[in-house]
Amino acid sequence: MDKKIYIYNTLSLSKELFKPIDEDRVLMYVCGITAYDLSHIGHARAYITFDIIYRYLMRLGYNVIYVRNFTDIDDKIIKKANDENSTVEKISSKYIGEYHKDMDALYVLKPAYEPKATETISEMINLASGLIRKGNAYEINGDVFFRVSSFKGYGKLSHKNIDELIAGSRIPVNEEKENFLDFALWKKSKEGEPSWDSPWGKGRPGWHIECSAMSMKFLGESIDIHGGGSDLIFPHHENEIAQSESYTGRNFVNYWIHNGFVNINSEKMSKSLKNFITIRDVLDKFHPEALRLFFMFTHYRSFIDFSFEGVESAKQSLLRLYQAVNLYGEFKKLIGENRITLKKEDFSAKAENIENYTNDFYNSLSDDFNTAKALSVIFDLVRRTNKMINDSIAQSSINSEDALFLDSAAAFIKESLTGIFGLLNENPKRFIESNSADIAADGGGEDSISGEEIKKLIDERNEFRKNKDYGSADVIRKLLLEKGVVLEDTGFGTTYKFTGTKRQ
RNA sequence: GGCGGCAUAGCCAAGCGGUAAGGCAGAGGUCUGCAAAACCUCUAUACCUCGGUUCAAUUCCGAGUGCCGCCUCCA
Repeated sequence: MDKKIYIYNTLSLSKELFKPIDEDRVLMYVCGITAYDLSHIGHARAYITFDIIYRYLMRLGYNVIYVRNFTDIDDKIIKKANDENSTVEKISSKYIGEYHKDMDALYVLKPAYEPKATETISEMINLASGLIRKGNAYEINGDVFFRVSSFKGYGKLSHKNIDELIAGSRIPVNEEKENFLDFALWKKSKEGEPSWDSPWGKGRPGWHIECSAMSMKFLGESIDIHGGGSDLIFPHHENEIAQSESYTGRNFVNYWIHNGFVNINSEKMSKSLKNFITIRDVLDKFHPEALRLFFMFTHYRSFIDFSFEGVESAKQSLLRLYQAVNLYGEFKKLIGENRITLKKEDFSAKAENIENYTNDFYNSLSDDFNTAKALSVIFDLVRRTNKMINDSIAQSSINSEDALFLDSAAAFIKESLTGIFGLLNENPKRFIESNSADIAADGGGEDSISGEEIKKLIDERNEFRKNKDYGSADVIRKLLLEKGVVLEDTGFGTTYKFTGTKRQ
């Protein structure tokens, strides 16, 4: 497999050939959540994006060391703890637990390390002390600030000019700081706040310092990939670069990857706008894989407009994928029962080559993780295999080349969708049964008739059908439909479902 | 005010110098006693507008219009 991949680097605003520091190893750090509330779909997009990047790099054979942190000490957590008469520790551990539940539900793989800021305090103090020693930071009454003017690369990630930032500033300048751009590495604690001893008295860490400390602790001074939502570019990541590179004198990160935002009605989702949707809100109504697929249909760097209709559309697509896997299973069964004969001597003039598809698929993902394009390759393949299978069922035979192609196609679809995209984790039959398209209709439903009654009527109807008394059979079909029950005659017997909106 | 992004069929969305992937929805068909489900086929004289460069532009350049984001905590 060709390992040559291109990644869009926020630092250069262009795609670059990816070259890890160590040939076979990738050091990756992704900014995690501040644990003070349920995670929203913006978090879901970010962590699903990096989950796919993680899975794909591993698929290419890299040993990926993935670190994703938790911010468990911060103003918002303190406020929540005060509001709820609780403690910072209780609040943060509660929401870290909820976050893990969400990530597990979404099939997001666990990183190798999930450090918490509060477990890295001494490393942060060391960093801040070192920066003061080097003249990159200064202390004022127990607060420690980073001196932005001491780092000449400031603004290289967000492509901002320091002078313009100052000129455009509408932020009231903190009188204590030398410069309004200077940011806190360490904050003096107020009464009743959690605090740690430091050379500057009791206090707690500033936000930006934690990621530098945790990244260095687990991955070293220079790493390959650092990622997060595009809102983190400034000031968070810009500040991380400033403090890390000032401290080590080395390049902090080679590739900066940022995912686009989730919007609601074309506007940024945010708490102040009250257009906030949690991961739970979506999983109440849809299968987690539908959400994953919804995100994958759009390139990770574009903003994405969230809507339940969009997830519904993705769910239908997901169903198509499951149907294809199921159809292949049925086909193999027919082969096993000799109901389709394998014609060994037959060779088709233009045998399909699975590599045409796999190459397109890998090339798409290697071009800045273009999941939308890679998916189109999968759907093309699905159409091709569906047709091949249906044709062979119709003819009760298949030539050995096509059969071989089907086997490799099925294996490829399964391994790429499950292994790289984190889809098709369910048993196909069960998924299809519980997700069949709903019939929109008013009235009826589970309250109007019992399962026993329905089964009795189905038996009666099938008796009529056996005797070819279709008129009476249809009377029962109609009767049940009025009660909101739809009958479906399948090869395995008659099944039923309720009309109205069923939620999966 | 400064910086940046986006504008492709009914909807979503790839592509980005050589004449428009894919998904959803819709329409036809196969199958079925009828139906449903499934599957197959079809569905953009051309990619916001106006100029320019080019043999050739949706794709590059310029101007304009519209939407959005960052410059403050935020995935």
